[in-house]
Amino acid sequence: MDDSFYDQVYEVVRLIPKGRVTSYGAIAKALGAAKSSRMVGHAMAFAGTSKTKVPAHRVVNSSGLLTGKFHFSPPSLMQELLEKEGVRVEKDKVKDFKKVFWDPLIEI
DNA sequence: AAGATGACAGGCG
DNA sequence: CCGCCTGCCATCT
Repeated sequence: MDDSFYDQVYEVVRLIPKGRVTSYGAIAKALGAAKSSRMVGHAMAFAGTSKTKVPAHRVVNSSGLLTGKFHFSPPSLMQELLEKEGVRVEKDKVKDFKKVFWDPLIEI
C-alpha cells in the first residue's frame, strides 16, 4: 500500500494549491487513468489513514460537489476547511467551481 | 479464481 | 433541473 496507485493520487492531491480544488476525473487523467476515477476516490478514503497527509477536502467530484464529506470527522470539517481557504461552499457544492478549479494536467 | 464494492463520470428520461 | 442506470478499473474478501 505504498507504491500503489493510491500513492500516485496522494502526490497529485498534495500539489493542489491552497484555496483551489480539483476533480477526481482530472486527477485520474493526470495519472493516465481517466477511467479509473473511482480509484481516485477510493484513494482519498485512505488519505486520512495514510502516512502522508493529503488535503482530501480539496478534491471533489466533477460537479464540484463534496461527495465524500461524510468521510470526514466531523463531516462538516471538509466544508469548513474549504471556506477557510477562501473557497465558497454552498449546499455541499463548491461555488465558482470553475474559478477555483485547479487542473493537475497544467501543473504537472 | 470469482464475485462484490466503491469520496466517480457520463448519458438518458 | 433532478434522479436513475450503466460503464470502468483497481482492490479486497
